[in-house]
Amino acid sequence: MEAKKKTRKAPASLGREAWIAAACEVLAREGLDGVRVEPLAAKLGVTKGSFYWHFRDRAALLDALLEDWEMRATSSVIVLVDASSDSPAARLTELLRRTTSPVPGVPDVEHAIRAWGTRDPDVMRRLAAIDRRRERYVEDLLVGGGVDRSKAKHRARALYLVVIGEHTRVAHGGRPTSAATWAELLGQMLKTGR
Amino acid sequence: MEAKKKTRKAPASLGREAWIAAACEVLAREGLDGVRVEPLAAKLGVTKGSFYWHFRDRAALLDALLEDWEMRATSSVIVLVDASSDSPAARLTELLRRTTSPVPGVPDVEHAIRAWGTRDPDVMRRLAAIDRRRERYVEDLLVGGGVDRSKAKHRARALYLVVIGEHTRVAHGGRPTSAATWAELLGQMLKTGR
DNA sequence: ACCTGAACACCGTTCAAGT
DNA sequence: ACCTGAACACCGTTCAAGT
Repeated sequence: MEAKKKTRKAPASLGREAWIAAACEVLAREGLDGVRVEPLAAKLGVTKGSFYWHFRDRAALLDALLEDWEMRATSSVIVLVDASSDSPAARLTELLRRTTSPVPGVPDVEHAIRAWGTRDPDVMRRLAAIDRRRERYVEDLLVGGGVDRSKAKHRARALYLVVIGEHTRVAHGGRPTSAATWAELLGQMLKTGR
Repeated sequence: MEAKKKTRKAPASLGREAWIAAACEVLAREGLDGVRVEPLAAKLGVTKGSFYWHFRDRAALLDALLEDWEMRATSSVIVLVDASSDSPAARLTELLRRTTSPVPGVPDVEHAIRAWGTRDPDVMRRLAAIDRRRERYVEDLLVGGGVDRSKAKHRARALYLVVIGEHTRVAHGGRPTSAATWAELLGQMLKTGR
């Protein structure tokens, strides 16, 4: 029983993650206003009282939601894409795939969070920082692919806007853009000087 | 009794105005979150049910609050200042007096509304439009006073910022700036080319 | 460590009924 | 025209008590 010490942490935090996961789903489906403690508890089959063991209050849950999304949709993606290949072109392809094709079982909160930012200046600021970070990453990949810096800046912006647009479209019920379109676009973006 | 027809409208809308006035006070003292239907009703000595005769819902009250403030603190002021004198310099003095010395019985919601704008992009947009309108008015007065347009733009901006700063200071408990300081400032601002 | 149950506080909204 | 009273719905938060 002394040996268990090392693996103790997981079960303790499982509850917290379950709340976050459930909140994510609701956030994606109903937006920020749907994320309330009582309905969430009902959804999870527990009492709302239990919520307060994991979080100080509702605001703490919303904060965790944002944190979780930043990690999953930005930090992790960058690490995974970097590890996926050594070729910048291949990395860009992988990045586009990871950020535009929905991951089964993981709700896409991107659009809901942008809407949230519209109503909450703090969230807006945080979003802006994340946007800069992502755009910069794309820019560096383009430069790695042979595009010169000044061109890369514009293309990174364009590429990033396209991805945001795709999320918005899909959130509004549009059909996902085909892989062929993405490939074609990437080809354009990686064209070097001559 | 037929003669009364003309004066009928006032009593009918008195109720509505009372709600707005009460809401204004609370807004100035406690900020947006203090403006709730139930406490407001208690304050007015009526049931909260009666609120819904005058307003569709809480949002409608907040809207009316903004509208009321825009009228009182911008539209009316411009009309009154224009009527106060023919001299641009005198008008500027009057404008500064009207916008910085608190009117007894009328709570200063300016600062609270700016804080509200921080949390609500719609309010923010509306505020920005009002700011432009006010600044433009000051600019035109300066030009009327002999300052050339390009200088006037900068000075109007500066003057307006000073007024906003004054409201913020006073809202935070600072002592009002003296009339002498305002006079001195205005003198500077009205200095012409040579 | 994690959850239940019950209670409390606090509001927004509706509506039939009064005057 | 304006307001009362009562009810309903819906939540956030706390906390002693359980396991």
